[in-house]
Amino acid sequence: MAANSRLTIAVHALTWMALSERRGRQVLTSDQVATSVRTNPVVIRRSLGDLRRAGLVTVRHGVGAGWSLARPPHEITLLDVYAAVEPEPLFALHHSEPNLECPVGRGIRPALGRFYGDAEQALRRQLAGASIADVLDETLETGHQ
Amino acid sequence: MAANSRLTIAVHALTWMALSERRGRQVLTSDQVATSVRTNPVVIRRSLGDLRRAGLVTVRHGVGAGWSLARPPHEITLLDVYAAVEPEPLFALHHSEPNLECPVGRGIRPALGRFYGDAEQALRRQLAGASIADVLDETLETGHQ
DNA sequence: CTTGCTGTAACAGAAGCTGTTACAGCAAGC
DNA sequence: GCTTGCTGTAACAGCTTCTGTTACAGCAAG
Repeated sequence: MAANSRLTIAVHALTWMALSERRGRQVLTSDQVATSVRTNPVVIRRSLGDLRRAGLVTVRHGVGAGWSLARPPHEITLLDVYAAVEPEPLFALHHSEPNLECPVGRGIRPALGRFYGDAEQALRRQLAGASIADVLDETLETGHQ
Repeated sequence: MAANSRLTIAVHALTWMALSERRGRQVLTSDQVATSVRTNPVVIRRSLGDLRRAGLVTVRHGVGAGWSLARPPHEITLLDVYAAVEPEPLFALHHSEPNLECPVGRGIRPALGRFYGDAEQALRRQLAGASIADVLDETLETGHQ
């Protein structure tokens, strides 16, 4: 359990919402999503809260409350989801500042920052190439067997 | 401290070793590396141990012991280092298996595995394009100011 | 045999994630 | 207006990981 599964939870929720929408049910409660993901409703509400703040889903309060997609599934990319639930950079620099009397210690942080930025950018470009609609199609193809 | 700094520690160590080598000192102790990184020598030994298992550095025991690069710096890519110190996949799937009675729960794991694999591949391709020699050059350029 | 470093175990403190309980807030509809 | 059902969020426990640290056995050069 080294890596975290936040992206997985969020994508699962959105994919399930996309399928429900296709079937005519526009609004899902956190309880219904939690049943599919098999976790606690609060975990889902936390995740959908991130997605709401990013403008990917909308929420209705009161009786008949629940969540809906804010955009059609093919307009929600995995990068949108990643950016919404993973605010931290992929690689961390040193916890404590390295020795500035060493030439390497002096220059390595900005240098690494640039290499890390390029690497993360490559990841983001790839994530931007797939949408929730793609995940749903691929999921149904596998699940039908 | 969400992300971990293992890649940073390892690259810093290798970069410092590359500079020392260029200056004629072939062997460095974990204590000397730790002074530049400003951490405990055991942390360095753990990191260099990973790199040794991956064949990127060699170690000498006994009196006059220490570490050396196993290859010239331009032949050690950031992907080599990443692979050596980060065995875990970038994104985790669900902790507990999702609900298999739901079409999404049934197919989403293999589907996500494929999308995650593609994303990680993009990251690795980018990391493979830079070497320790590149990091050293960039570091010295910044540090000279 | 001395010496200096590696290799590794063991442990503490801090932090993050997941899962859970609890409860206030909100709005639709009777 | 009141009931009802859901959201939003705080608080907490258990688990895991990471960093930093101490301690000590093992190894090889001289």
